[in-house]
Amino acid sequence: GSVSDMLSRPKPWSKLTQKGREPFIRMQLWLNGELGQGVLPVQGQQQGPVLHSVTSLQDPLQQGCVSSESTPKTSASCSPAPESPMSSSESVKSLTELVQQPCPPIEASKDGKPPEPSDPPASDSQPATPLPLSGHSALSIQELVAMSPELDTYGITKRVKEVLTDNNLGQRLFGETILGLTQGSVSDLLARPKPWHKLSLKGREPFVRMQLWLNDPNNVEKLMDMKRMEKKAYMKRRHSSVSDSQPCEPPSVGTEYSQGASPQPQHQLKKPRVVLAPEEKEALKRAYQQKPYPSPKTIEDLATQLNLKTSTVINWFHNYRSRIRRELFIEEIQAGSQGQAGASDSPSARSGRAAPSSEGDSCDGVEATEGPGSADTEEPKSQGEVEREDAPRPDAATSAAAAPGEGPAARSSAPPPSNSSSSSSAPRRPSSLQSLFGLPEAAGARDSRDNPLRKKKAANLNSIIHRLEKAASREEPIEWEF
DNA sequence: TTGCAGTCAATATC
DNA sequence: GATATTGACTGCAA
Repeated sequence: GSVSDMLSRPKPWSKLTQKGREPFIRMQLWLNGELGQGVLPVQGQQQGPVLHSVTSLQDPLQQGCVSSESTPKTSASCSPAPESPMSSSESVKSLTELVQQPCPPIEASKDGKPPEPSDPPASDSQPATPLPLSGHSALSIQELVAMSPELDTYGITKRVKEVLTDNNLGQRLFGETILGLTQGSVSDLLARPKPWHKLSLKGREPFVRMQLWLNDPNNVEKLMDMKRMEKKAYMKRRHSSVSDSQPCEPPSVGTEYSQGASPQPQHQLKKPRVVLAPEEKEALKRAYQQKPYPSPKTIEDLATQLNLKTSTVINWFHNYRSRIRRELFIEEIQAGSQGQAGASDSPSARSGRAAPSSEGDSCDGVEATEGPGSADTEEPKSQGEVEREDAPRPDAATSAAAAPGEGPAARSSAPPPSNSSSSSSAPRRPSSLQSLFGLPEAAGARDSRDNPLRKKKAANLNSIIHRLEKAASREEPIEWEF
């Protein structure tokens, strides 16, 4: 009965408890041929039976931490063939613990650390030692991710940042060697981690890697080594290029990949990066506040008015929505960590896609009432932009109810944007910009009024109600999970 | 088709 | 030089 139920109505991963996930992990392992059959397909190597495949996954982690784990592990791996549910689950469990615990490592390992992306990060001279691919390939990390328990992404990034800064290690190096990501991505990730339950499998990967790295007793040394080697390689190259009288040779720091080929011809192919002018951004923001999900027509209009490509406008809206959403996440986390727990799973966020429903009403209402002066209006402004636009936000819950809807939305096609209004608001731009991307200042302002969590919850409720109403009016049967 | 997640990589800022 | 920002792109899902 349970099986039938599970097969016909599987819950999304994010809704499952640890225990609830276990059957799916089993299924996945089974699908991979790792359960029930003897041999692990990908990892190949020695390890025969399934159980071993699972336990072998632990190795990279294990080395980083836990001595106590060694017992279960060995015991598990001792029982060769029997891939009884018992043992299998046991290993899954211990794996889980391993990823979870930032335990103080015991002994250095040689290989299995930071599972390395398959690309050769550092330059030519790969150190014979550190990071790279332990025997565990990408699949392994994916399995790890799949089996990983909920990780505290915020905490992880916090610790990573600490370690990096304490040891004067750069994001670029860390990203390229440990995460397989570029500097920009790392920066973004560290500054705005999403809560675990919001992440896709792929999105969780860097966090698992970070956790593994944190667990690695030699993490810092290894990175330092890398740094040294990079420097060496760089110096070497520089010298040789100088003596070669090759004037150009860009100082492509250690990482050879940075400029794969000829820099010259590429220049021509590259299309210049679009940089939106402040007024344009301002106009787009205004448009967004009126309609977070503009119709193609609106987009067209906007593009024409601003003299931008429609694709640029589309991209801008996508990026803006998604970035605002992320701001929201951290706020939730921060609010949650300040006191209440469980905030991270708020429905608003949970409902995923920044509910189109939240659009018009929430932000517009506020924007509409926004007046330049009074303390009342001023505050909602800076905060409002951040919080409200995307998902129904706290204040929106109150103000939006009254003002929302038609007003602004109706006017959407004629975004006050372009010139007139944008210029008038120009002086205020800095603050709104800052608040938009969650700069501390904005947070401060918010704090003064505080109880964000409460507000958010109110907003969530408001959003749910609103969406229900919408759904009702549409007569579309919609399933809601609260 | 549309929206989103995740990323890259150019550019801005510190 | 390191880090932050942000426009664009890819791949996936509904």
